[in-house]
Amino acid sequence: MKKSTGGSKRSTGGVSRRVTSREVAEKLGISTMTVSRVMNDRANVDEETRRKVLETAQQLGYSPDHIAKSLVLRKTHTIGVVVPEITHSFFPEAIRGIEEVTYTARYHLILTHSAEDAEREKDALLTLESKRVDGILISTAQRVGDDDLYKHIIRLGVPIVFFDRCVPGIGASCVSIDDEESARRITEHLLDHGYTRIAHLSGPQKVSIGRTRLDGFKMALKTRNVPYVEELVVEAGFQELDGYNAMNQILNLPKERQPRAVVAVNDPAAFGAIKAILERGIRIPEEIAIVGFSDDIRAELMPTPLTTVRQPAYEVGKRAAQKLLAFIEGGSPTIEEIVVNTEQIIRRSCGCPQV
Amino acid sequence: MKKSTGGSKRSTGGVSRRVTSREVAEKLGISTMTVSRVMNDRANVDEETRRKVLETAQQLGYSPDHIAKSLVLRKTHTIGVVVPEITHSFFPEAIRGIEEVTYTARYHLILTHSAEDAEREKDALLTLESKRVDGILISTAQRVGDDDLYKHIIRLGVPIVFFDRCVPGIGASCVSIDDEESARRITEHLLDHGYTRIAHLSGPQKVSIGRTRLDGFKMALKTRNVPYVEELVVEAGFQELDGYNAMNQILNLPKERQPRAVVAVNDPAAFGAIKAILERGIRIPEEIAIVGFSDDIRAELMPTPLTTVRQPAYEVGKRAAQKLLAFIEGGSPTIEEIVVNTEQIIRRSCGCPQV
DNA sequence: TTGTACGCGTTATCAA
DNA sequence: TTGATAACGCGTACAA
Repeated sequence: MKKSTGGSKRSTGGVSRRVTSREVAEKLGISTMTVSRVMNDRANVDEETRRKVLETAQQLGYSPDHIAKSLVLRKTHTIGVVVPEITHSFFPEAIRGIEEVTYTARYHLILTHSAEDAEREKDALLTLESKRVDGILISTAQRVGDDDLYKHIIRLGVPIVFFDRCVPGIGASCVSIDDEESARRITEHLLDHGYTRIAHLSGPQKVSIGRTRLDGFKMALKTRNVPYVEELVVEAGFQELDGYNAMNQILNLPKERQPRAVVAVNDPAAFGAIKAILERGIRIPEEIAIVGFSDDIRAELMPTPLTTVRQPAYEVGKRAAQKLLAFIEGGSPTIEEIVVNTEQIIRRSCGCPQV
Repeated sequence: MKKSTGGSKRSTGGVSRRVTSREVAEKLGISTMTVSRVMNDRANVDEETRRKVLETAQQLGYSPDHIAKSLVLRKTHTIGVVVPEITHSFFPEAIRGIEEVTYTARYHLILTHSAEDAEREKDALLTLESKRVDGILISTAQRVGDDDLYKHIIRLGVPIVFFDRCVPGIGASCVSIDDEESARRITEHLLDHGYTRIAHLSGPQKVSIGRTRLDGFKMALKTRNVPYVEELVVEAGFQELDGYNAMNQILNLPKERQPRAVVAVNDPAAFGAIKAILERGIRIPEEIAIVGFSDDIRAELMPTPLTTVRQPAYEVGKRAAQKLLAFIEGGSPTIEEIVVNTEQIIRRSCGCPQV
């Protein structure tokens, strides 16, 4: 004798309780297993029963509880996403790419953002793990914590795919753009148009793209046999203010030691640098040429449109999501470093003839 | 006699199984309840046992399974977010506002985007419900489906708070900007500076902001006793191309029936309109003045900087999240329509003296 | 302070 | 084709 299993009493103050498979089953005088089989489109169930189950499920408003399902199946159909920033146009675009892939594969996204903070990133990662996400897509924060956490999570069986900002040598796949190559090419572009004294506003050296872009810059100098000048390379950051400050530091050099061109780590930094340059009444590109990186939506609209490198953010997100799903579904454990090609956008700020 | 409860066998090919409270308990020769109590910071547990539990939990790498927890507590600590678009700068900002609030309250976000598609929105809503989210924040898609789904979900006990785009008379709270008021004020601003023949590129009338902004436009004309001219109001959309097409339609009118000023439903539409205007060699603002709505990041950088209305997206997201959490946590069931104030940004495109 | 029994809603397994 | 039973990992309610 089952006493008050919830029964037909349903007066929680206007809020109707959720319907379970048991209620559907009881109403039809069958077992929950049959209901389960119908809801999951199993083959071995009588057509007539299937019809009846579907009908009463509809009628009662039954829909399977994903939480209970996840508990028993050990699968949440959910992917955790960790981004360092959400306003910067790169990430919304990348997320859209991720979303497009996961949507068609019927996975959901738990979005977290670390605000460039290592502690917050750690927290996000830990909770995602506790929520039993099937996998994680992450673009790491600037101040990297220890790699141990990533390793730990991977060891727990949660696949991780890095995107945009990678952590090397950790046994995880990564989708990024050809940072070093792109930085090298844009620098060579300047060198090939006669500039030799070139400055670089670099990103933080703790972050992979900060390092690789600097490497590309150096590489370009080397291939063209131009000496590397210490004082012309300033470690800035990714924000406008960082570029502004770094540029001012360079502009404080004596006139004859100032650069004729500048390679900024990204467009916001370039915008800051432009501000610093214009404030001193220096003309762009006649006196100082400048190039950025990212093709920010504003780059084209600057008084002197900015030459830059377009990053296919959507593509990066898409590829990362695809790689992760391949891990989850297929179990294809090939670790790859996928590189997505960039595109040079030549505008007026570099003072080179435009194509 | 428990046979093979998992025991100490742990060789799933390099992937270590997840640790449960039972394993922690067994190792210490206590019950899982005590472990549970410790993990939830209950008072009634001996200091010494607490210490030991914490220690071995740490050592074994135990962390409570949120899925199992959710199942028994009927609470997921997760909020579903549905946005129609993710690239448009308004939403990333709003999401950041939401994130800020939910992060401190220790809630997680499941992000879905409807891509302005009613079917996809329905799908998202249904899955969020199945995932047992504690509440939903939604900005509805353009082609609204039936309100019944919203009602159904609310009846199921999942609180919904609408933001930016609302659905009236459904018994749910809503956070938006004072759309009508703002549209009225920016139109009056034009009227007060001598423009009388003013066009409006409206949003889709199916969407609330499309309607309210048109209403504000009409209201302004009324208060200033300026006649409403049918042919100067064209239903466009929210994208640049929509504005471009709508503006061209207006510019095809005979010279003497053309407007002296244009109120666009948002900045992208204004950008499109500007393109159409400039293509015909018409000068802004000397021959046609134009104002937008949203303060897109590009507005300031246009050849003729765009006068517009700044929407506090971050604030909208924040308030919406706060309202939803109030529902979830406090159970405060006061339905409110919260209105966040906008700010007029007067630039050159309206041809009015700037403050 | 600690432990036992049971239930949360579902599915896998094996038997009917 | 269908059903009974036992998990999944945890917390509530009660008893010790």
